[in-house]
Parts: sequence; C-alpha cells; structure tokens
Amino acid sequence: MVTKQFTGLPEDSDLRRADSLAREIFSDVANKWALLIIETVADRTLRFSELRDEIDGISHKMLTQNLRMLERNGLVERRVYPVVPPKVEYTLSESGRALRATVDAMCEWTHLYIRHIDDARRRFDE
Amino acid sequence: MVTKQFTGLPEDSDLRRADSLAREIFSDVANKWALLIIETVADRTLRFSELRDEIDGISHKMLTQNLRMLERNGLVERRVYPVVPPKVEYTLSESGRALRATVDAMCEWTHLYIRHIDDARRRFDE
DNA sequence: CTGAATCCTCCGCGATACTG
DNA sequence: CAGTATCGCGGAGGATTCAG
Repeated sequence: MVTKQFTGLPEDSDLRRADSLAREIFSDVANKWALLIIETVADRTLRFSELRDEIDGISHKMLTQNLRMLERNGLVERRVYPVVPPKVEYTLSESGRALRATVDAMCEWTHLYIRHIDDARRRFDE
Repeated sequence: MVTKQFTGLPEDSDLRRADSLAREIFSDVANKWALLIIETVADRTLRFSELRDEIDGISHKMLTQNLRMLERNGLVERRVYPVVPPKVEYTLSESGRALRATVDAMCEWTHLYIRHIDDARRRFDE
C-alpha cells in the first residue's frame, strides 16, 4: 500500500499508475461514512430512507454522496424500481461483501480494545 | 458497530455510553491518514521526519495531529530522547499492531479488486 | 528535529428548496 | 421517496513562524 518512489523511468509508469489508483481507492474507502454504510447494509437490501434512519447522524447529502461513490467503485449495487413514489434499493456487490469482511474485523477490534483504549485516553488526558 | 436505538431508559445509559465510545473510536480510526500512518509504521520504529517522508502527501500538521490522536488512544508509543536536536521515535503498541492486521486486510482487498474497481469506474463514468 | 501556535483560505457538509 | 442544486458557514487543514 505504501507508495513507491517516483523514479522518473518510463517503464515504471504503469506501476505508478496502479499505485496512485490504489491510493485513490484507499482514500475513497478509508472514511467513516463509507465504512459505516457498508457495515450497515451488510447482507441486507435496504432503501435509501432505511439507510438514513439506521446510520445515526448521517445527513441526506453525505448519504447520497457516499452511495454514489460506492456505486461508482462497484461496491454497492443500486436497483431502481420505476414506480411512484420512487423506490431504490441498495445491496453489497461481491467486492463490497469482501470489503465488509475487513470492516467487520475492524469493528471486532474496536470491541476487543475499547476498554484498553478508554484507559489509554484517560491516562493521556491526565 | 451499529448504534443501538435510544430508548430513554436509565438502565441503558452505560450501554449507550459504550456505544458512543465505540463510534468515537471508529471515527478516530476510520480515516485515511490514521490508517496510512499505522500501515507505514508497521513493525518498525520510525522518527517523525521519516514518517513524513514515507507518507506521500501528508502535511506536517496532519502528521502531528494524527500521531497525537493515535498516541492518545494508545495505538502508537512515543519515545522521546532528551538530546539536541530532539529525537522522537514512534512504534505501534499491541492494540496498534492488532489494528494493523485489519488494515493489512483492507490493503490486500484493494490489490485483489483494483482491476475490478477500475472497470466499474470506467463503466460508471461512461 | 519535533512540535505548538497563528493565520488564512477553501471546501466539506448541513440546511433548504425544487424536480420527477 | 429519491435525488440534484444552491447557498452559506464553520472548521479542516496548509503555510508559516516560533520555541526548545
């Protein structure tokens, strides 16, 4: 994941491109709202409003913005029903489910160390 | 990880506290710079300037800010040598190393799906 | 070299209103 | 109900300076 040195040699150009792409993807994905959305959808099929109701504190705008980004990267699938009022459902794609596994691990980590971290904070804050 | 409903019942207060604490920790940790720092330190011992040189694009301020936050949460250990000019080394703590394992998984995920994601993007962008 | 503090800019993000 | 667009503000974060 660590960015390779820029050598200036032409034969590295594709490597550098792949690397900056990786960084780009990482930046997209390594943010609070994106990960919370993925963790919330999980293996379910949720509508926009259901997502907003479940993800505590997310704004309308942040939700659409992040859903759009996740859809663009192919992590969530968006199914639109041509009815009125509109109905749109979101699910995780295969890559999204794979990512979810790692997010699950992060959540487990949080619960495993929450006490430990709380203590560290208190010590630090004196 | 999903936030529990607010019921208003007093006996839930400690659960709600633990939950908001988990969200707080998650918000601290689920951000690009924090994860990149953890991934960069890895199992090494690095000085401030070495970190800044290795993490492409991070500013002086962002690095200190995130290091301070990671130290507060007990994820990195900071060792100060009383010499002049100052020398400060950073390493991952046990909890930091545990978190790193999950970040590694995220990086592996990136490399595994990078092609897939790149295709999805092109399709989305038409 | 590390890190805190100040200033200043820009844009992330919320609020709101409007379409279909 | 879902989504886009606009506006406006507060704060994130860069550049710079100072201190130890």
